[in-house]
Amino acid sequence: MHNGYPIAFIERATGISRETLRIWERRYGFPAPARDAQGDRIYSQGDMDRLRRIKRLMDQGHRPGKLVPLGVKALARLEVPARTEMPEVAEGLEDFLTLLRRPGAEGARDWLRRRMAREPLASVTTGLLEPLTRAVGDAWAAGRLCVHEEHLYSEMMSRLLRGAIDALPPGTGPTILLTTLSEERHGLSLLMVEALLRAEDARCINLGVDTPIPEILLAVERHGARVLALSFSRAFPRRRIGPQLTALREQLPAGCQIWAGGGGMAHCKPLPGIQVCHELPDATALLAAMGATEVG
Amino acid sequence: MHNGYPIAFIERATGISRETLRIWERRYGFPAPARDAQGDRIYSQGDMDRLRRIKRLMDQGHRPGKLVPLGVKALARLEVPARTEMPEVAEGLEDFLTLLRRPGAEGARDWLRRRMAREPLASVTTGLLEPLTRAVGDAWAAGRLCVHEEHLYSEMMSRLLRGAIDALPPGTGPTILLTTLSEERHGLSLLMVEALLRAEDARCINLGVDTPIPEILLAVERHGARVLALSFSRAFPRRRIGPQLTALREQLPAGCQIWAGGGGMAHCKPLPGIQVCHELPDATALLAAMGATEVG
DNA sequence: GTGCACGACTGTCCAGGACAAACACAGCAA
DNA sequence: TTGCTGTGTTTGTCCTGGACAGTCGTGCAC
Repeated sequence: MHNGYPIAFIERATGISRETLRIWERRYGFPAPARDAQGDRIYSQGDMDRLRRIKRLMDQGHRPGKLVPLGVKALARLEVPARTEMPEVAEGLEDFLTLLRRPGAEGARDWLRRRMAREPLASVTTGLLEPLTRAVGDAWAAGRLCVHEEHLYSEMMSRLLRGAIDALPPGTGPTILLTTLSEERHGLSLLMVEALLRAEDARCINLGVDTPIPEILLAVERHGARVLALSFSRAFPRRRIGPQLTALREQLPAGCQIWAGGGGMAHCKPLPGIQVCHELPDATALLAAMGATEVG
Repeated sequence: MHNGYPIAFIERATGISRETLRIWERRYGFPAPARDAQGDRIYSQGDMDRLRRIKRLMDQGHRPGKLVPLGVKALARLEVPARTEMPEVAEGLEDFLTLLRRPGAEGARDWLRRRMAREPLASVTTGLLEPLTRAVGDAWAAGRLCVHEEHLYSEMMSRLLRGAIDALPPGTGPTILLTTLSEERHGLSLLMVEALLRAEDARCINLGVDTPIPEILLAVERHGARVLALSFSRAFPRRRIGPQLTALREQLPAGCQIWAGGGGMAHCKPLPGIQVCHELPDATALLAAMGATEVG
C-alpha cells in the first residue's frame, strides 16, 4: 500500500539499520525492494512483515544467515508458540484484551485496579502483572494487538505501578538504583522490579530508561547505592550486553552489586560479579540474601 | 578522554546522524576527527562539546551552514541566555537543584508534593511544574545538570503528574487523544497537557510517546476522539513537522481537531486545520472554545 | 569428552557521488 | 510598504562498492 516504504521507515519499523538492510540485500538477495524513479529503495508490506519476523527470531538467538534466506512459512514454523505456562492468565487474557480494545479502555484500567487493590503489591506483580505484560507482548509480536493498543497498555500499566509504588511508605533498607543502559527504552520491567523491592522495604531510585554508563557510575556514587539493577529487553543488541556489564563491573566499587534481568539476559552466559535475575522473584531472593549476609 | 569517541557514540550523544557528520566534515571541514589504526573516525571531547552546542542552536532555528564554521566562543555568544521570565521559579531553582542533588533526592520529591498539594493541579502545572521543567532543561543544556540528575527529575515528575491525574475523577467532556509522533520521546509535556485538560473535565487518553501515524489514525477512530493533541520537543526534526501534520490532517475526519504544541512548534508556520499551542494554557483555551462552539 | 585453531559470518565503518526538498533572497507588482 | 514569485543555495538523505574486526561454529588433535 501507499506504494511502499522508504528505507528510513523500514529501519524504524523493524529496528534493523539501513546499513544492515543494504548488506543483506547484497549478500543474501533479500530484501530486494523495488526502486522509485530516483533509484531509492521502496520496500513492500510483505518485505516488512518478513523482516519483522526475522528480527523477532534474531532477538530469540537465531542467526541472520539462517533466517534471511527463509520464506515466511519457514519463519513462522520457527516461531516459539506463545507461552501458556500461566493458564489462568492465558484464559483471562482474551477478556482483558477485549476490555482494552473498548473505546476509552476504562474497563481494562478498572479491572487492573481492582485486582491490584485485592492483593499485596508484590504478589499481584509477580502473579498477574508480569505474566500479563508478557502475554500482551506476545500478542503484539504475533500481530494480534495493534501498536496503539500496546502503547495504551504500557502507559496504563506504568501509571498504575507508579501510583502503587508511591503509595508505599519510603523504604529504609539498602539503596538500589534502577535503570536501563543507552538505547534500551523498555521501562516496564524496571517498574515491576521496583515494586517488588519497595515492598521488601528497599530504598529504590529509578532513573528510568536510557542512561549512559558514565552517568550510572556517577549516580551510584551520588546516592550511595548498594545495588545497581539493570533491565535488558529481548530487543537489546546481545553482543553489547557482556562488554557493557563487564565495563560496569570494573568501574563500580566492589561494595556495589550488579543485578541484571529481563528477556535479553535469557541466553546470556554467566559473568563474574553479576547476579542474573531470570525471573522477577529472583530480585526478591537477592535482596533477602543481602540482608542475610549483613546479619550473619 | 578514553582516546576519544567513535562515530556511533557521537551520533547518539549529539542526535546528529553519521551521514550528516561525515558530510559536514566534507563540506565545512568540521568536525575533523582523528583516525584510529583502521581509519575509523575518533572524535575528541572538544568536538563533542562543539557539536552539542551546534545542535542546540539548530534546534532554536539557526542553520547549520552558519554555525558549523563558528568556534566555540562565537557559538557561546549566540546562545540565548536561560529564560528568567519566571523570577520566582528562577530563584527557587537553585534551591530545588540542591535538593535534587542530595542522595536519594527525597527532599526534592517532598517539596514538589507539598507544592502540588497546596494548589489546584491546573495552576500548579502552569505556574510551577512547566517553568520548572523548562528551567531544568535549560540547566541541563547549559551543562549545569548531569544526565542522571535530569533523568531522576523526569522520572520523579512524571510519577507525580500521573499520580495527580489518576486522583482526578474520570472526565465526562470531549475525548482527547494525546501522544507524540515516531522518534519523539519526550512525554513530560504530554502529561502536563493531560493534567490541564483533565482538570477541565475532558476525557483524556494518553498513548505515551513514539506512535506512528497509521496507529494514531486507528486510535482516534477506536476511541472516537474529538481532538488529537501532539507534542513536539525542540529536538524533533523540524522539516518533518509540517508534512506529518498535513498528512494527519488529510487522513483524519474533519470532526477531529488537531492541537500541536511544545518547543518544536515555536518557529513553525501556521498550517491549515492545525491549532498551535504556543503556551501550555492555550490548550485550556482551545478546550473552552470547543465547549462554546458546541453550546452556541 | 576437551581444548584449540581455523574459517565463515556479520555488522559497522569508509569514500565520494547524486538529487530533491527546504530555504533565503532578490526582483517585481499592487 | 506589503505581498508574491522565481532563482540559486543549502542541506539531509540516499546510492554503490569495498574493507575489516569481532563473534561464532565447526572440525581436528589430544
